[in-house]
Amino acid sequence: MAALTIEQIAELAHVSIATVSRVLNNQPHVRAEVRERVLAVMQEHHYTPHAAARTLAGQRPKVIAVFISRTTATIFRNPTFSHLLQGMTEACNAKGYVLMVSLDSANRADDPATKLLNGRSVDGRIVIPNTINDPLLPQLIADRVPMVLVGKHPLLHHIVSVDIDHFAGSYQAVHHLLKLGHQSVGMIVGSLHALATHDQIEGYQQAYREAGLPIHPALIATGNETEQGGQAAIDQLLALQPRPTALFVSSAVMATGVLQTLHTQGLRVPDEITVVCFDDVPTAASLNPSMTSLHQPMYDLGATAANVLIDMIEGKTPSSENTILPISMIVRHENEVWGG
Amino acid sequence: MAALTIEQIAELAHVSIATVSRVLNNQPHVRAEVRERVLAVMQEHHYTPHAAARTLAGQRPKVIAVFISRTTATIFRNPTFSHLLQGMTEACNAKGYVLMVSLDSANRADDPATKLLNGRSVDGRIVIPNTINDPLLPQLIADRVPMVLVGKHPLLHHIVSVDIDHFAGSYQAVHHLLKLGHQSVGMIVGSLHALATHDQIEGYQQAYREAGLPIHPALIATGNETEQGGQAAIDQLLALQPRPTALFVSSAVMATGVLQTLHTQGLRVPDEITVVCFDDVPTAASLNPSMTSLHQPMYDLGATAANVLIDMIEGKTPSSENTILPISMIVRHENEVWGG
DNA sequence: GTGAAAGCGCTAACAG
DNA sequence: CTGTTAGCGCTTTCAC
Repeated sequence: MAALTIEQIAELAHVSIATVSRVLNNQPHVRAEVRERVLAVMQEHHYTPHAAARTLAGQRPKVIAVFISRTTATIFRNPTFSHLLQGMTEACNAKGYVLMVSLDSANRADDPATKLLNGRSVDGRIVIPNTINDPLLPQLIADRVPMVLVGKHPLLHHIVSVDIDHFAGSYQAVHHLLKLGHQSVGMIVGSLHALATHDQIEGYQQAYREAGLPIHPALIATGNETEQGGQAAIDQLLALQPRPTALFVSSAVMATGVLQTLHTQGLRVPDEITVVCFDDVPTAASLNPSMTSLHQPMYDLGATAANVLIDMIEGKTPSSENTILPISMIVRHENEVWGG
Repeated sequence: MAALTIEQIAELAHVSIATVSRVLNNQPHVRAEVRERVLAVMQEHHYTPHAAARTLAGQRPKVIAVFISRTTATIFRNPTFSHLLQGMTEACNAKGYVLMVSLDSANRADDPATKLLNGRSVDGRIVIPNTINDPLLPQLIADRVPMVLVGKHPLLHHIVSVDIDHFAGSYQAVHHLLKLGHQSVGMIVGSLHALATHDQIEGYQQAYREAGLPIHPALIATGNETEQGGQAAIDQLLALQPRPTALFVSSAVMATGVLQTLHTQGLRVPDEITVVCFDDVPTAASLNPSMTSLHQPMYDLGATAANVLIDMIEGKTPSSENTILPISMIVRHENEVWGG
């Protein structure tokens, strides 16, 4: 239990604590020989510096917190978060930071987790808001802790953010479907309060406008970003007369539900209905290996968020206030549309 | 940026820092009137004590770290972890602790995350080992930080642990199937190196022994605890002559794969093959609402792990070294076995 | 009931 | 190159 202090290490190595500190922090001005000796003593005794003491003495905690405004259930049902967090974790570790995932049940400012993450114990924050009016947001902004948003917020332009290009992704997908000859392309998106939804709808409309086709609002179905939400949305679209011949589903989780429903109802993809969705939809690969899909670089998004934040923390000016990562479309099935 | 210190609060409230400290820690010996005044000042200025300073001054960080020896991908594909972490999170928060999820990519002792979690920045650890010879284990045990294991380790009896009753769960399920008249019950379990596998196989064998039936080793298939692992295992069992008429799948993720394969191959559950698996298998509910299932109390398991650990941290002797939570079986389909 | 003062373990000037 | 020393913000005796 009796964890050693820097003083005891200093004694054992016959140097002053200042020298130990220098070795600890890889600072110059220590004779190689002495450095070796100190290092040896530290290793022998499994010395680990006291994190709180370092922080108090003015060093950074080297901890980055990520706030995900969703319930644990949501997070764990959504493979998207897996890649996102993986990217963040690895980017942080590469730069000597540690990622602390705040799984606080409620994510309110007065929760112990959120509070603790306040007490200067964290260098910066990555925030993944759920909706544009996420109550956590103003609270987090109020503290002057460096922070980056994952997702472009329509009102918070001054906050550094990273996002993927939802507009372009949506545009590409719908443009692709229209070019195949589809006249009536259905779209399934998340809630109107979600950050990305607006851009995604814009992309859809832009593609339609360019094609000179009229836009039918009923073809755009919104829902909760869950499998059930996707199923509710596809039910809506399938009830339409005539029903859309193609579909763009802008959320991976929703797409899972959609594909399940299509499968249950015996609607063959892409023979009877063409679908473009994301490459990380678990069932998509097994069901339709040849489906055209959109690649969302979630790993990169996470890594970028972390790197941008670390740059801010370390005083390097970030390259830009709002980083947008491209979504690429992998065209796999060039089926022309069948009979009108 | 200029976060206030206890000294400034003291000045503003016209008291000494000792008094502020007393108020901060809900200690007695402060006049109600004074307490009010201090509290008011703290609120007005959104004062948050400096976590590192408190820790350094001898107070507990109130942080619990959870080490999950799996890749992020695994964790996020497994709904089991969702409930487990939720239980931990809420139990921790209820007692004023914060759960820090270590998503370190490698989970090796020299990773920054693991290192940081060493520096007395954590009060205790919850460890979810992957295999019995998990390399992280000895390292974690070497530091004398309070820790509890999730899962019963065959060799580490002296380490406090919590687990669910894999033996009884397995026994119940197989016993149930045998009582229905099945002679040949297949079993699908995780890797032989996984903590629970041994007990699960024991339960299976016990049920068989009690029924006076011979045990065919080929009926027990192991695999990776993934959907693919489940599918590989069921392929193995289905290739048997004669093939088993009933199945117990002792892992929720594997069961997802198994049910998919059965569905693909057109084998009706339970008409053509009876299956007992867990109630948190996502596809199970939709596919077969009437299926007999096993309830693993993962939320409780997580909460128990956290509570036991907190008791240790706070010096209360834990009720027992090894807590075992019961698994309950929900019998929904009493189908007798059809023709032999 | 309240305050003064001594650390907690470390970093960062400042001397030498 | 190396050591001395003054804090960092808070808790905790110990006096009053």
